[in-house]
Amino acid sequence: MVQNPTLEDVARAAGVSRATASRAIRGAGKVSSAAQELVDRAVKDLGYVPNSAARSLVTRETGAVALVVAEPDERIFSDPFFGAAIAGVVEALVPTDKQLILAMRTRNGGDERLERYLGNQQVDGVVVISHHDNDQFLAVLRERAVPTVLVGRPARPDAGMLYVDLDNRLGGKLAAEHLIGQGCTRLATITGPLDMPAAQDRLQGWREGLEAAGIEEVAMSEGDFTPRTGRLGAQELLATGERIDGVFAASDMMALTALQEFEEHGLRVPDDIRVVGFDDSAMAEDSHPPLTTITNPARAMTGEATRLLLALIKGEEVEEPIVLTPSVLARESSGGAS
Amino acid sequence: MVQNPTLEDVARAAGVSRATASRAIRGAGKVSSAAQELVDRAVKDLGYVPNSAARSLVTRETGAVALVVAEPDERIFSDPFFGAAIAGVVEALVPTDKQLILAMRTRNGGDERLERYLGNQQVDGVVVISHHDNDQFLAVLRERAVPTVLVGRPARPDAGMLYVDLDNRLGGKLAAEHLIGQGCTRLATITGPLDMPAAQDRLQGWREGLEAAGIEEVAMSEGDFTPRTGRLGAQELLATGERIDGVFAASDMMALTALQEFEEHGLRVPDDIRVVGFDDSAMAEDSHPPLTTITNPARAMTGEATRLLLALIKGEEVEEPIVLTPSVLARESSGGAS
DNA sequence: CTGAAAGCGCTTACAG
DNA sequence: CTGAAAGCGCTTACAG
Repeated sequence: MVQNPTLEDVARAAGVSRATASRAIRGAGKVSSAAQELVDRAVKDLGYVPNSAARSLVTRETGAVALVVAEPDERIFSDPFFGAAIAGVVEALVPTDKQLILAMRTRNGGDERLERYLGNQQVDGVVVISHHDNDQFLAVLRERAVPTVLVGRPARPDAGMLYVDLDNRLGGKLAAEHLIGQGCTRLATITGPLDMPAAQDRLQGWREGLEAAGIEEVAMSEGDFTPRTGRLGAQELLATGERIDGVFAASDMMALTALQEFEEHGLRVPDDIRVVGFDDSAMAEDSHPPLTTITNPARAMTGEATRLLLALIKGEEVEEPIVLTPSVLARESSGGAS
Repeated sequence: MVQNPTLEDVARAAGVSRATASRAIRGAGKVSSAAQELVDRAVKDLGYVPNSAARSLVTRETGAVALVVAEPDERIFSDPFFGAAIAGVVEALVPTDKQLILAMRTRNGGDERLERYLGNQQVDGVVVISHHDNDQFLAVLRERAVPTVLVGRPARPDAGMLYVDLDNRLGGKLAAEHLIGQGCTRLATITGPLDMPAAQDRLQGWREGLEAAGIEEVAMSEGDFTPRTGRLGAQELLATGERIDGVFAASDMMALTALQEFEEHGLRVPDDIRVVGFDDSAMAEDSHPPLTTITNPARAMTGEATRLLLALIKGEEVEEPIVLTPSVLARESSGGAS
């Protein structure tokens, strides 16, 4: 095995032409079962694997799909949401024979290189985890007609791109309704970064929920989904001096540190103050008290996005965005568990 | 821009041959500055990007490096260590023009496909995050002479592969020494999964630390690095009925839930029981009380591993494994902070 | 169902 | 320093 065997070798070993060998290998029909068998055996004997560069050169397909993390900050990698997102893509790609290329935006305007790369048929399609406003970036993909699916709605709807999203607005609303249902009347929230659609939508839904119940928001603090801003947010809420008996934090990471901060200040959760998070993360389940949270199926979303992309690549017409529905996981932190 | 421009187009626009255009584009010297300028302008005007499949076909280089997560369980994606690991690879690849291919082992014996893929020059090299015993897998890479660097020492040393690791044994020892230095004498540990070298090494170092101080281990519980087993481990330790005044958990995720469990049982941290984690995760810093932890520079490690791999690919001889040194980050959970 | 032949877009000796 | 030419390993009309 000094040299990797080529199609030529397989054809010779099987006693057929390269064309027939190629057809047999690709399962492209029109091959007698005798020839098929011969080729199969030769492939096996030789341990043949097609050279994907050569194939790619003629088919114009790369056999690769990119997951673009449209976020220059590498801290995103410590976000459990992100890990689940990757898992979803990986999983959806398993039956496909396509490889996953992970690309990130870089801080120093290195976007050009990424744009060139993606725009130049180096991948068959791309899934973008779109966190912020980055229309220039998406514009390139659209202009070059690169099959693209977004996870999370784009910041500007006119982008006209296919996306998969969670109904974050409903999620926020559910959080409000749940807390109100638990008897809370003095409500506050710690939001995500408000330049992100997901954070905006959760806040909007939350406020709609309050409004529907005729309740006024006592206070709000803007965070960035990280543990640190959960703690800071809690401090900010406490510093208002207002009485607060229910808090919705737009991520579990924030909810968890906020919860600790409240307890540190002598408030009992859920007796004095009820807390609801967002994401259904592993930490939420194992915290003390266990954290009530809104489901955010990152994995299912990116899985769906990837399947959509695959359909797009095949040329199937898919027009409708997919919007998944969140639900409340009631646990002790909101007094919601049995 | 109906069609992507080819080298042919560039050559024609610049009024030179394809060979010269190719040399100019690759910066392969031996090009007059006049020709260079002409080609540069043509490339720019046409928005030319080389077709990597064509290039790859002749150079035998793919321009891609694979990060293999040798772990069939997708829960690994929720481990912050893993996110940092990805960030390290991404970062090291930025100046390289190489793409990152993320590959995972799958549960249902799909390893063959991955092995075939990696063994067949579809990537220039691979970084393996090696968590468990999986020698068959590594064997294929070695047999096929695929440039490979492991993150974490291999389970069997005879694998003879290059690796980057943390001195986990020292890490465990530091944890022991730190707790003993804080006056603890009744010590217990919650370990990682003991089929993993990292967990084995931490435990070994921990016990060496105890031994050196003439202290006997009061109890031990085997976990798997996840929050759930931290809580369970704490319960197990408490259930022994032994008095315990210091606990080393081999991951922050476990330490954090263990800490909560202790407090839930009326023990004050650090007054009654001191806790040390491992990983230097974001949650550790923001927990209450802040968690003392052992540094585990996942990002630096995978960055180093990637740079090693790059050198290997270039044919530079690199023989020595790299072993990074951990340190103690003393915080309040062990009474170690000011 | 099968094979001979062209061609995908590049790089690289080889002459000059 | 430059160009003509061969060739990387495949797929795909086109005939038969």
